Amino acid sequence: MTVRAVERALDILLCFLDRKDLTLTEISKVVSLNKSTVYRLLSSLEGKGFLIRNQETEKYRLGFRIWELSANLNRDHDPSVLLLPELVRLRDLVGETISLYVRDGMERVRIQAVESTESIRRVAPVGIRLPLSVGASSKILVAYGETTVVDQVLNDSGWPEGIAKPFYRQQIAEIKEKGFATSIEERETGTAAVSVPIFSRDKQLLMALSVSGPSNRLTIEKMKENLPIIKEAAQRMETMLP
Amino acid sequence: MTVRAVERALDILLCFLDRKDLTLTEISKVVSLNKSTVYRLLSSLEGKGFLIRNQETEKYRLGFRIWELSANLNRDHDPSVLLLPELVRLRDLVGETISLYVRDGMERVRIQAVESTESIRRVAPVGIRLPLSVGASSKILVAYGETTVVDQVLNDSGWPEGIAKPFYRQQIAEIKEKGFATSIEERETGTAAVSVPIFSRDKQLLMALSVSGPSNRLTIEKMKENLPIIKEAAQRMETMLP
DNA sequence: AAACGCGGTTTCACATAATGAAACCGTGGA
DNA sequence: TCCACGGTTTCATTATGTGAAACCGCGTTT
Repeated sequence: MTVRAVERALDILLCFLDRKDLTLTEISKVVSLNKSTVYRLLSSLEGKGFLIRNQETEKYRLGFRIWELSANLNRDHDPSVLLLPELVRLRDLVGETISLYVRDGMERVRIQAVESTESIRRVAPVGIRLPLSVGASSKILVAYGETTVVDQVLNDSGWPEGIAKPFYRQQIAEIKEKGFATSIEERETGTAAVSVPIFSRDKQLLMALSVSGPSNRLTIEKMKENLPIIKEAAQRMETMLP
Repeated sequence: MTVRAVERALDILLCFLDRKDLTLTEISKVVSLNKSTVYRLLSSLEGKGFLIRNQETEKYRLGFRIWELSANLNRDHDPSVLLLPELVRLRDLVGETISLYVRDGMERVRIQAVESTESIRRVAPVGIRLPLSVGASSKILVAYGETTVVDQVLNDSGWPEGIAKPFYRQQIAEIKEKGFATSIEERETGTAAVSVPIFSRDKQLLMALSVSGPSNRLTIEKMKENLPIIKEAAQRMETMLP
């Protein structure tokens, strides 16, 4: 009813969801296929421009056709457009700034934001890149990302010295269990945040939904009070994505 | 050496480079394959999230996985990032505003801009959508797009009444022959522009490179004087893309 | 210098997956 | 009621896709 070879090739493309460069052998292990099979599938993907191969490093990465295709669907499928009404609805309910973050390597990127109805000092612009080591949404992106992300973050050269790594690991485990993360003045003095994950239909982490505000207003009590509303909004957003 | 079924499936994906919604029968014709073959290939693409099918209209469109993959490569492959240095270099050479446009249906979208070093009145922001019926870059996107685009533009409900269709067809044919398009005060009073195409490695039109400025400064003579520089910059940009 | 290990590439025999023709089904129009 | 069309399923056929094995090049170890 379907075509097995095609599904194998697509599985290869999906290896690149959160990794930029992969060798033939790495791909072979990820998709559990014979390396000669993978070799031929890669040749087909490369020939049509969906992957490119770096001649020197022999690593593959996503090709230009992916961008070209995405340029066509961006307006209709971009979560920062699709989810905006729900972000506004949530902002009106909780009164603070609402943001969406995705992970890109060892950074998180703010892809959408709706600002608080209350007075605020300053909001970082959409498109900003922040380290993955601090902040509530960073913790969500680490906790629910691939299991290797924790180690990568801890080994990253940008790891802040004031945070004990074993403590961090424990935090991440607890966050995964609780389903949300908080931060109080971790990234910026006087600022607090609470964040929850947003998943795809096949339970892969897509992004982090974050509510942030001044720490004198967004207290732990206020976060707990609003947590059900935030989690419900995240679930609604999951249904709004294709 | 490669896998035929995979290449067929990728050909199906490439049907969506400039069309949003397609039926099984349309796809079958475009890729010249048996409809039962196409049916199974579509099932595989849909199953992995690369295409979605509208239950009511029975049309297929690109799925969420394309966006997810592109989110990974956007920073490294997005032309509006990659080509920025060359846009700045060209701006410094010709002194006027430089823009990149892509076609999206019956509109063109400005995906990048570097503003003039001279005084200017106002520049439309990146992301703006303009009709495909007027402007130099519109003509480039029509002339070098798929052959059906001319008819689509002419049949579009937004066609301006003051432009004779046979004259427009002749203009488009001439532009394709000359390799550039000009416009003087077509979209906005007092503004002129010259535009050239940027192609992919396999000679598909990717986008239009445009130089624009006030019509008293950017005269026909000035355009012709700068045309070799603009064409050379477009060729350099083609080599800067993956 | 020789042997070894590893990643990438090619070969080849084999089994089955992919294919396309034909039939079927549902729907809308004449 | 009949017909045309698009989508879906069936089935016989064979060409394709596969994986084991071998080969190649390169760097490392002995």
